[in-house]
Amino acid sequence: MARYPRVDKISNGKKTVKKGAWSADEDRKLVAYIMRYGIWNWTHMVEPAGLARTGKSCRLRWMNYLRPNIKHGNITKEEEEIIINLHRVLGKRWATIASRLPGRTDNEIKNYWNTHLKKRCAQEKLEMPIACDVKVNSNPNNNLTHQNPSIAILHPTEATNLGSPRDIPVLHASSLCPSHEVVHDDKILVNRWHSRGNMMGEDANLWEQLQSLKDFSAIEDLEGICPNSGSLLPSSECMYSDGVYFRDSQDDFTIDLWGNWS
DNA sequence: AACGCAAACAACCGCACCAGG
DNA sequence: ACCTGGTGCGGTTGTTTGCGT
Repeated sequence: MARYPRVDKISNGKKTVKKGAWSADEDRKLVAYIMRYGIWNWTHMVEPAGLARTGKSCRLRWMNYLRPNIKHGNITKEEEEIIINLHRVLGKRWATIASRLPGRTDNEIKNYWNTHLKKRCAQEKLEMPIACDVKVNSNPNNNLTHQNPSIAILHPTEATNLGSPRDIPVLHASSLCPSHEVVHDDKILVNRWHSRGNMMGEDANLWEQLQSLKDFSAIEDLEGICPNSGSLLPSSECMYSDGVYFRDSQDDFTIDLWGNWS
């Protein structure tokens, strides 16, 4: 499985840097050093630790394997579901996904996705149409109608007249982002807003979801919103999966499913 | 038993971001 | 304002193992 026997040595001109699989002795040295002195500088701690590795390599080994509380072993069914759900929304943000799974590393999740889940999800996507209940309101005369659970998408012509983000009702604010919400299994998923007006990562995933919906009638409006309204909102990062969390980079506010600010 | 292919996954690489000088 | 070094992240590679033929 792993690259155990390849222990070649490559000279970088100054000193010999070891690459390839880590030996038990190297692991022991790294752990012992960190336990004693802590992590202060990956590049400079290599030599006193007695390792012939790059700082980067040491960091990777520590983060992915030696760090305390790392879970080794099979990904559980529950973890698998979390990965799939978060990937659906977040895309390939492995580090963010890993942060929701205590003891798992981004590398592990990435590998697991690539080897186990990617094909499976692609297959399931082909076989099963998305069955979430999504309604879209793009009527310019009815722009603030939001019935939970549903999607409210503001018409672009309304977007510029709403003033500061604080004045905008939460669910519309996120629609304005310019972004979109998808209600799935009674949860509202909100993607982060596009600063570049194009679809990337999780945005592309949601975009695909939206496109596959039978009753999605306002896709062109959504498209129209994207490039325009970035200036209306603060730099924001939305969190997902168990409700709507809307994070303002300046004030750090949160909004629950019912639109309450806190 | 031998071979070939695919799966698994640790490790490497390149890039982007950020802080400090 | 620019440069440099450190760090983190996502993509990719390299090697072993398992399984089918």
